[in-house]
Amino acid sequence: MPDAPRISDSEWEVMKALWDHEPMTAVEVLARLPHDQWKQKTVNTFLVRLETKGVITSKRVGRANVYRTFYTEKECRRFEGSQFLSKVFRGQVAPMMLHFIENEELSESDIDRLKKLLDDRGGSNG
Amino acid sequence: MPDAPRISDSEWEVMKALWDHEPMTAVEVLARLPHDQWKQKTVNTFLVRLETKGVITSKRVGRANVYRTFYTEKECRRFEGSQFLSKVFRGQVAPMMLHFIENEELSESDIDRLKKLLDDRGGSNG
DNA sequence: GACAATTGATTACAACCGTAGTCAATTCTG
DNA sequence: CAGAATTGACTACGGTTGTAATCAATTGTC
Repeated sequence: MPDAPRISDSEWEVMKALWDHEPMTAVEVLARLPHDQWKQKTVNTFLVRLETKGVITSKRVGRANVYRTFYTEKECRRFEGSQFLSKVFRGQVAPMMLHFIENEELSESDIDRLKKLLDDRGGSNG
Repeated sequence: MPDAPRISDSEWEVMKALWDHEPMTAVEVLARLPHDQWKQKTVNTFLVRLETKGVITSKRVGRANVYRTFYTEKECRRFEGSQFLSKVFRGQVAPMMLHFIENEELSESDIDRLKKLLDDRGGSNG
């Protein structure tokens, strides 16, 4: 997996819409975004920029461009995640995990799932 | 804790230096940053911007400005963390935790510590 | 006291970001 | 076919970010 380029906040919204339902035209992408917060032209601009960045590709079909992602959501999460980790938590995974455990809502079943995962990952306090 | 304003990548580096050793002058801040990557004037610019944003404060002492953070690292992490969570993982904590467990290095003792934390947090698979 | 060194204040400037508007070509519609 | 609707291409524009340089005031140094 090559490194994905930097994707801005708003670009991420567009990407998530695309990942959920590829491929799509610009009009279809808009339809899958919160309608009151996005204008068609704005969506268009972001699609163009994302293609310029090489994060998505397009193909002309009839009169419309049909867009498709080039990187998977997983790849982008990997990139963005490690950036976040080093920027905000100085690269220290455990303190970061601790932070989220303390600050975010985790259901009982979330907790159980995570514990199972950690078991598979090793450690002695199973 | 009021919401901290947006802090950019480079601004975060300056903030981390400051949190580690408050208060400091601009010259002292530079001394605590990777020397080959930062110029004095650049550090100065960021300090001014951070103060404008209200993230740090300054006080003239002699001929130099002495800077001090206004928000704690914890507060800023909270803010940045929830932004990241909603942007990259659509607000879903468990998948995000899973991602980091799968993608980042966790030592045996990290894993043990996290499991203990999850135990305190509830769940049945202790 | 004149000149050099220090250090903040102001200014610069290109790339990226959010948010569209305008222009122009294509395609329905009647 | 003429006008309307669709839709991409190009253009716009102020704010943020990264990266400093210049200007100017203050303070040591000889």
